[in-house]
Amino acid sequence: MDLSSLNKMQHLAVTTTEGSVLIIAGAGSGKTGVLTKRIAYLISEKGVYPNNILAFTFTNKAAREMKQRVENMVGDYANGMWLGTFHSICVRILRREADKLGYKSDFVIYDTSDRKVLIKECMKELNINDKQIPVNMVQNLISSAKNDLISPNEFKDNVYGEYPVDVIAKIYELYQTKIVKNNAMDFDDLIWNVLKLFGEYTQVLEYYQNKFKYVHVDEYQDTNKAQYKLIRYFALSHKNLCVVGDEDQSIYSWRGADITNIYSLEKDFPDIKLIKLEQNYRSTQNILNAANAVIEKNTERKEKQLWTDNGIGEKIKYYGASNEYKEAEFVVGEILKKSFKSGFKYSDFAILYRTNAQSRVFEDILLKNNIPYTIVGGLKFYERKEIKDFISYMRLIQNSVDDVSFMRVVNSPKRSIGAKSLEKMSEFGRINDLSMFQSAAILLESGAFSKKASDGLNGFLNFIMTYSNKKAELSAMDIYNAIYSESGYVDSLIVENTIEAKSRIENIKEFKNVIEEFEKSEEDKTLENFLAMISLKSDVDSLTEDDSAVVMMTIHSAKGLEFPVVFLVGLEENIFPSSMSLSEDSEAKEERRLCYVGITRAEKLLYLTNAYQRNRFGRTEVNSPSRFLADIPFDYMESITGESPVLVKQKISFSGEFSKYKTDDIFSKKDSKSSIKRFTNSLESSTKPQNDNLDINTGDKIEHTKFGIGTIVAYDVKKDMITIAFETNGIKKLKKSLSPITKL
DNA sequence: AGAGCGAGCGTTTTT
DNA sequence: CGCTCGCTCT
Repeated sequence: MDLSSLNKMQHLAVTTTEGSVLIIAGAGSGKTGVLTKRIAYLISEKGVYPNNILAFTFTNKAAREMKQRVENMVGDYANGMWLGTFHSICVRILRREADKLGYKSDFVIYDTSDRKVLIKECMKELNINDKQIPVNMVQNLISSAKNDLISPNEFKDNVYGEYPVDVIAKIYELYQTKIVKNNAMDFDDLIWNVLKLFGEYTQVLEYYQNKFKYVHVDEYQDTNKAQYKLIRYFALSHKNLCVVGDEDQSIYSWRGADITNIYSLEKDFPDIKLIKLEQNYRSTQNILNAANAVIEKNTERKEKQLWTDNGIGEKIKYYGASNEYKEAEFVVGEILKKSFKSGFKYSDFAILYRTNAQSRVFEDILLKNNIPYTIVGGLKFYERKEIKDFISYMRLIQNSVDDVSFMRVVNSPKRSIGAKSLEKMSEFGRINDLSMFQSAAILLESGAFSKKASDGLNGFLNFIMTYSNKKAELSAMDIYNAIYSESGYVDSLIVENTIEAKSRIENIKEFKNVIEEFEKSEEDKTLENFLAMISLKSDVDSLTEDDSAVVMMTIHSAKGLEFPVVFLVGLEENIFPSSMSLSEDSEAKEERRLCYVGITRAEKLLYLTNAYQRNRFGRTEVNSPSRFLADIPFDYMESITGESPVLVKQKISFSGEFSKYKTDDIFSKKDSKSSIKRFTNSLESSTKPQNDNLDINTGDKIEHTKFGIGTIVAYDVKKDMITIAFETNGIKKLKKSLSPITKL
């Protein structure tokens, strides 16, 4: 095998096959190539059987590409290796072993919205008001508990903020009972259940330990505790483990990713060899300088300097727009110019932003200019109502005890089955420990429903039952066709005959193409496999390389990708870094890493933009240029307008009693109870801001020209801005002030 | 049972 | 602003 294209460190990483290896790979250092060549090397030079090789990737797309590249090097023979995301590998194992865990092998996978529905149901059953305890919070707590391997029982002993732990533990417990009863697993369960399997069945564990003699993990910095334990199980007996990661690119801590996994590794695998890849092959020196300048501000990181011999390259282009439309017009203008003059294809351009909502304006302007584009993520195709409904029909046919799906489609299209009837079914099911489907069938026999409801329900149950019985002989496409023509769903849309209904039908037809694609590319054409595939599909998975279209996505989604020209947009305080992140971590460490990831996606040209004003939540917001802009020395940049990023620097300096001061230049986020609460909580847990010139205390009176006199309940001072939560006549308001507060 | 309307809330990021 | 939820009326 020809390894001459590799540098010294890369060569070492490829050929150190025995024992454990930690590869610290900077952005653009060719780690994917190294990982691929390493696997190919194992097969062709070391004679390792492909089915003894396991590799975890971050996305299915990465897995697919890696597999392809290995096959190109060593032939189709490589097909036997197991290469996929943690989730898809776990599903593969769980299908075989489901019965050992009290599941049937045709279990379905719940996504975040299904999980939410089920949690709501649990809370309703436990008589817990979702006004007091928000469902989203419960959801996050349960998910992080699962990622930290904390069971419902253990949950009570853990402190999770100031929330009523015992109540949440109860919800968690009921949720877990229900999800098992529904023969369903959520994303976290997929990992958890494999751990359980390995913990309880030594022979199963030994089988897999024995099978996978070489284990690889890509994007290691973004693994969580549960995933680490899984890696450990797989690799601890033979210790042939190769992990690749970069602490500077750790951007998923909010999903449970745990950077200390790197240190656990050194404990569990004491002989681990460290290999650093610091030469960058992707970007110009200017781009790397900017990236280094941004990431350097993070303390507590291991020193690492990316370098390249790609040459200095063009300076980074900076543009400060007056608002988000001007920002988008500038970006699109540059795309037009560059694609005409410099020979870039549309697909060479990527627009990267912090939040999905930012894509709208760009979409607008691109559309106006007839430039083709693709958006990754955002309003996902599979999350559209009609598609979710179709999927629910499919799931119910696959697994009739799935109550969440049952509830979703039993009266859609309208079958005159209302709240009363549903209540009867779920009550009956609860008492007799039956699924909604079973309950419905029994109650129907005994004539528990009105004539209209009975007729509707009868047709529905028969339809599901007919195809449920035949599912083994039918493909995913057969089932789709059945739902299309026999469930009455599409018929009712045709009757509706509105523009909206028509577009729904269009989407349903589009969904057929998805199934067609699936049947073309997959060997296993069953409904079961189709459902698993779409649940575990990530947004970037559907991104194709040769599409001649500008690509738009969040920076999170762009991880692992690269583009000749990158526009990093919306570089404003409160947007990027996000205001949400600032309340948890005032230094915005993870946001900084995210910025680093964004910058290092660029190969040749990098544009940085901000808007001084933008509309959000239907209101005009004014935000200073992002601190990240200020961190990049201007030597590496050039400004399109000639102006450098203007920090809105208006120092708040006053002393004395606060009640003597007033301000009228206060603009606000909309007053939301939860945002005030979150804000107040975060301030209570952090240290009070220090500012010599400032003498603010909670309890102080403040006068505002619009809102009158109020009492400060919380405040925070950033370098150019003061945020105050204050109460007027019992109403709490959250306000921000840019201009100095003046004497009364 | 289901349509229709107003209130209130939210947005980080996703397998 | 736009979506979801819950209430009310038919």
